[in-house]
Amino acid sequence: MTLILDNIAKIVSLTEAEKELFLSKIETKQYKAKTILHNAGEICKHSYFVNSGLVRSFNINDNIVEHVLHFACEGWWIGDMYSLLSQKPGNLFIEVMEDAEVVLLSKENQEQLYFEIPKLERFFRILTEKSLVAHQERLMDNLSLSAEERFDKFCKRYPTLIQRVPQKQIASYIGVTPEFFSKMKSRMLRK
Amino acid sequence: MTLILDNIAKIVSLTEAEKELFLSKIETKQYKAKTILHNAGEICKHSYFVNSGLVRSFNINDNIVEHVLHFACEGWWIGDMYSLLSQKPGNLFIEVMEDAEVVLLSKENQEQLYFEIPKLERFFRILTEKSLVAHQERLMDNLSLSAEERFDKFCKRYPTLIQRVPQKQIASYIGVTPEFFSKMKSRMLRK
DNA sequence: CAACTTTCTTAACCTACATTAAGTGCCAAA
DNA sequence: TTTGGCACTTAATGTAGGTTAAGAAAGTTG
Repeated sequence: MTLILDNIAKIVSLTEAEKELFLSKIETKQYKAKTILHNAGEICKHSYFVNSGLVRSFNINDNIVEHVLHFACEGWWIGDMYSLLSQKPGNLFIEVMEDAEVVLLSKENQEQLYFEIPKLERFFRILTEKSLVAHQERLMDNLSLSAEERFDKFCKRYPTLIQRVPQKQIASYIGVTPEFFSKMKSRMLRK
Repeated sequence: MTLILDNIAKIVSLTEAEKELFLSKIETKQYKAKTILHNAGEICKHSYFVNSGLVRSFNINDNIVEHVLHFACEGWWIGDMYSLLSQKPGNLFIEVMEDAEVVLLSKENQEQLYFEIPKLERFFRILTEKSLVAHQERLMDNLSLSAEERFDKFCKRYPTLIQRVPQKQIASYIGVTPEFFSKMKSRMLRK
């Protein structure tokens, strides 16, 4: 349970009292693999922090094709930012991939915490900034790199995920079909 | 000069004293078209807010191809978030496309303001959240939509830019070559 | 205004990746 | 033990979009 406090401590330092208050606002739950934490079309009420296990967010376009936006394993946050912030129905699904322990922080509690502990507003500002930078880089990579180069980057950035995530999901994350990914992988191995 | 205060007022409300303090921390400059505000390889010192004119950020990959990350016209913020936050050399260029009046906010002043006016930390948190949501959507669009659909979305989202931005830059923004864009456009007109 | 540069277009040809389809191997439920 | 589902592979064929090259428009500068 200290994982989330450690995560915060990397960016801002809370007093014991503040830690207590923060802990009183969150909720920890266990989920089996394949549980859907949030459905497209619904309004997202929580931010999720992964204590253990593996979670992903993805959308499904008209052609019934899934596209993975994000993987989150131990120590990562995940959610449907659009829906959470706008309180409108989003188009992301959030699904547990491996049995997981997840911390839930409701939108109301999160906003209360901004008032009660301004340092947490700083924490989430910085978290969001880092996420934005990562998304900008991924966007530029999608515009300028080949599938092979995007896969290389993925391997370097998320070495632990490669063993854990089914390769069709990695294919989806980097933006190719599972068939092409398979072919590409064997082509890369041959070198 | 009230444009930037209006921009802030849409999200948080400042007292007159706070407005004064904020204004004392920024600097307004005029730039001619084609001026480079920030070079790839350098450390970014400022956030930029566009009062008038038009500014873009882009990178250049190994093959000497430009990719536009962002356009900013009146009332928009622009910068190299990666370089600004990490204080390391980035790989974005920021260039004035039409003669512009730009507000500069240095990183130091921005961070001072977070302490002096916590509401501004809230303002930038929310600004960053909105930007993140927009980037997530653009990323998913790049993964799942055709060039034609991406162009449609661009037209709906930035109707005023279409007249102002050379079409090769729009092509770059949506991720196709100028030649293909030209072909696609005439194909779309024929319908 | 001419001379130059940059943007846009057109067209022939090329390739990275998608689609469709069939087949393999694995493992979990019945 | 079978059966069915799911992840992965292979291969033939299709296509969105890239590349190259050349000329036409349009904008910029002296």
